[in-house]
Amino acid sequence: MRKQRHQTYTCCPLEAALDVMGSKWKATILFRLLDGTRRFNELRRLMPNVTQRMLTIQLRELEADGMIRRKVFPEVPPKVEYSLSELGRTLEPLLRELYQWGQTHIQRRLPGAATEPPSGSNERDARAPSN
Amino acid sequence: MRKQRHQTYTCCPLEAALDVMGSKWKATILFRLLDGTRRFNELRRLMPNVTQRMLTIQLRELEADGMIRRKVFPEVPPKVEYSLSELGRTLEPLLRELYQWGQTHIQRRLPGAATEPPSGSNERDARAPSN
DNA sequence: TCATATAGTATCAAATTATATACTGTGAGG
DNA sequence: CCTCACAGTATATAATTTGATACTATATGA
Repeated sequence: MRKQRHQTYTCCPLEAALDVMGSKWKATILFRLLDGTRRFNELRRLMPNVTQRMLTIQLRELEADGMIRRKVFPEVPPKVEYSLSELGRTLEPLLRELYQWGQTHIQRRLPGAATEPPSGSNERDARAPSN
Repeated sequence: MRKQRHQTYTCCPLEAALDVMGSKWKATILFRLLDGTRRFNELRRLMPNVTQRMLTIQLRELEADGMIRRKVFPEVPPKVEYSLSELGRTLEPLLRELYQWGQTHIQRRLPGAATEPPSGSNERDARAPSN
């Protein structure tokens, strides 16, 4: 089942990291799980743009990589809870910084997205931190 | 030419960030440029696994996103220098943390992998590569 | 009986990303 | 003349990722 995602990053840990959370939905999933345990359809409702199939796949990969835990309750109707693993937790600061960077530096609010610019609404050269 | 990469991340800045540096080669390119200006073929030699075409494409996208600067010298043979832009610079801490995270948490050193571990190389147990 | 909710699979199609290979034009070196 | 290096293009193909749609089983509720 596993594609050989983990073959490519012979060169650098950077890719190892991105390999684990850099795909289209994984970062978002992990981000959502920062808030706590979620059931499958809860996640689905939180991320309306991801298809069921994609969500399943991404969750399985995250699980296989030890980033999240999947707990199945032998009930009917089925109940499955997803939560961050210890390892997944270690990504928290990184995820938040990534989020922050996106907010600070790529302030392009699309029609529906209402994220008010912090202060000096200068789209391009918002160089606040660490420079 | 531009695909609509920037359409998807209506939902969150996280994806905006990853959109700009989360692809297979971009992070590595940016990482390489942290050291300073590089010429095209220099980058190519630094990243033997990326094809010329891919390198070109990724560099152009990074340029279009304002992450790097491309300086063409009207000489022959041609000379083109790539360097981080101001915006690209702002990713530096993030890139280093990402790198660090990969090192700390995904310590699977494959046979050929030698990317000068900076200093405190944390010799944890590497989970056996299960592929 | 029928629909609903759960957490998925199964298929197929489309889009995206990556690779291989050959080619460009110029100047230098042999 | 032939070849190399430079910084790419062009073309075709392969691999991977994503999406759309339909389907599964079971309990509950109307």
